Amino acid sequence: MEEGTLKSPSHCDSTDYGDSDPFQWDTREDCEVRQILDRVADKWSLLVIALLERRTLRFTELRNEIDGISQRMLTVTLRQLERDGLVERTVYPVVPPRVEYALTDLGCTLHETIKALVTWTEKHQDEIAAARAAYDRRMATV
Amino acid sequence: MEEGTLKSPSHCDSTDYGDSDPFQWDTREDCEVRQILDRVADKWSLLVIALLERRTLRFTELRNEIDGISQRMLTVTLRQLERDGLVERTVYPVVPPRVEYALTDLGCTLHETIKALVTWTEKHQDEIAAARAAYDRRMATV
DNA sequence: CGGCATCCGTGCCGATACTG
DNA sequence: CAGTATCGGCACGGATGCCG
Repeated sequence: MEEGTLKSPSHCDSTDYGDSDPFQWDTREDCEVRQILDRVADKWSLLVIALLERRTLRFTELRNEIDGISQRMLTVTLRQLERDGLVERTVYPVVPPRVEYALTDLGCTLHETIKALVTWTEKHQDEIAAARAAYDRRMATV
Repeated sequence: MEEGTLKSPSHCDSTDYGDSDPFQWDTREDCEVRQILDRVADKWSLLVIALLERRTLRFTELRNEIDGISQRMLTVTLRQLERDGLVERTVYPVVPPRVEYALTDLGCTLHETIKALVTWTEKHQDEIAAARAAYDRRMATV
């Protein structure tokens, strides 16, 4: 799953990056990458994509799975993801209505990346908790 | 406060998510992973971490690099990242003041993941743009 | 230069009611 | 069941002013 990610051997403090820097990117607000990142990095989007990877889900199933999301936000999030071509919406013309959501192929590729993010979070949550505790202690002693 | 967060009785704290279900995680709001994800997925945090990977930067350098960020939000973002142990803040007692920000080791590991996210976005931005155009066209015809 | 405090507008988001 | 429509609170974030 983890495609041999480009390791950072020592370039954390390296200042010698050329124009070929794989991470030299446009930071302007109107940059399309930033627009998409804002969408992708959305908290609800992350959760929806994560859940849909496991299997196709109906609207209420998603709402029940995601604690704290309102019907409105789930609808909005799903519409955005559908518009971006990450999620496919299928309506079955039955009574009562049945609507299923599934990841598209594009959504599946994104899920690989998101999974890495979640995995990182799970792996390092203890370090972050410790860092927060240490920080709060430092601030308190002042 | 800093006491170990209430662990979920079920599967949340299980680090063995790799085999049977690679993406079965706790979606409850009080789940620590979700809290951290919200922070990590923040749009400004992403940009700051991305820029700091290249080299250490001063406050104003960051502000100039990140188009559209206000001084307030840069300060808030940097404080959060510092508190989470992802960014290190160094103050040089000179006049005028000089403050430098750098990624910690933990921050470097996160950057690997973020880079994957940005790379994905760059790689698929055309597909997303096409999907959006198609979606908008469908909606317009109705 | 690199903050922090304060004020205040905007828009996000939840709650509610209604439809097919 | 799966939405849309509408309203309103409040938190997020911008602008400004002051300080070490």
